[in-house]
Formats: sequence, structure tokens, C-alpha cells
Amino acid sequence: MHILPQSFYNRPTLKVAQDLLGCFLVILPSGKSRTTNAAHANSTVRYKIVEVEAYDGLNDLASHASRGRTERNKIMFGPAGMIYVYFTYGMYYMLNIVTGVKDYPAAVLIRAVEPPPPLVTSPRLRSGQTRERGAIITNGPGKLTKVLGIDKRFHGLPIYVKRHGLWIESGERIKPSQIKKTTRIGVDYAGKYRDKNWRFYIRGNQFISRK
DNA sequence: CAAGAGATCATCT
DNA sequence: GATGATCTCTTGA
Repeated sequence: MHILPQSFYNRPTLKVAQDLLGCFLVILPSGKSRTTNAAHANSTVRYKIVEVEAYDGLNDLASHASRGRTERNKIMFGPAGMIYVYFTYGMYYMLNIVTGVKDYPAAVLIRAVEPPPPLVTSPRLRSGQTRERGAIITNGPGKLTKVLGIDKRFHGLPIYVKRHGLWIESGERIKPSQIKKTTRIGVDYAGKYRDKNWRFYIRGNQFISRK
């Protein structure tokens, strides 16, 4: 398991998106856990990426970039490997990674992750929590950022270094036959781009947001 | 089970 | 002033 370098993201978005499946989103939970077990204070939590969407170029009517460069989306036009977090619907943060060469606006939205197995030694530790009242809580872009505590503080930071407490590591290679390619969620307004099969998920995985 | 509404506010026009 | 890369809850068949 090694951290994915910037060069991984500096490739065509559709490829990066699919290659991210099976990789691990790793977070170093930050400071606010004074009350939790001190023995785990410095531990990381590894979530397997199981569902993503690609937003590809200026022409993609579903992409923020389609209406040109703005204060919010300008990071999509920059170099690859930067974290793009935006706030939507008045209550959710969306986690994206900028992809592709500089000046080509593109990004991958992380839509669902699979939590690590519950910690046997400390089953009540929050970082090992995978469900709430029986429901999966990392199967949706707005839900997973809430669980991981990802907000605007991460916007604009590189995901290819560990320094900021959030990075991605390589994982198991997912065979192409195991990758489902289908339409993106919530982009009915996007004209012909509505029908692009730019949402990818691991076939049969129980932690995806939708089939 | 599916469809519809409401929450709630930063960003864009 | 309108909307959205969402989610949860309610309604009704």
C-alpha cells in the first residue's frame, strides 16, 4: 500500500475515476476526540473507495466547469491532485479530486466508501463505526463527508501528501469486468451529458449509494 | 416500494 | 432571486 502520487491524477479523468475504485481514502482524524481512547489518538482510518463519478471538461454540462471559471470552481482548472470541496443544498460538503492536465477542468467526485471492519478490541470507538441505527452512513457523497468530518478546511489542499491528514493509498486492483459503468446522479439538467456513463462502482459491493 | 416535499445557504445570474 | 454533483422523511398505492 503506497500513497498515490500526483502523477496518478494527472491523467484522463475517466481513467483516474475507475482506477480509484478499490483504493483507500485514508484520514487522520483531527483533534476533537479528547474524550476517546488516547491509545488511538494518532491512528488513521482507511475507507475503501467503492463509487465515484467523473466530471470531464468544459463541455460537460453536468460539471461546474461548464459555465466557465468562477471563484468556486477555479481549482478544477489547476494542476491535478488538489482537493475540491464545495458546499451544496445548504448542508452538504462534496469531496472531489482534481484530475487531468493543468488548464483542463476535471475532477472525480467520491460518492461512497466502505468503512474498515469494526475494531474488535474497541468496538465503540467512533472511528470504527460503520452504521447508525442499522443504516450505512458512508454511502453517499454528502453522508461520507459528514462521517469523515470533511469540510472547506480541506479545499485546495493536495491529496498526494500525508501532511494534511487526508490522502489516498493504492489498494486491490479491480478488474474491468467488476466495474459497473452507469449514469451520474442528480444531473438531469445536463442535456446529452445526462446520459454519459461516468459513474463507476464496484459490482456487488454493499456500500454503494445506488445501483 | 415509489414519488414528492422540505431542509437550508453558498454560489451564480 | 433561483438553484443545486443531497438526504431524509412522509404519503399513498
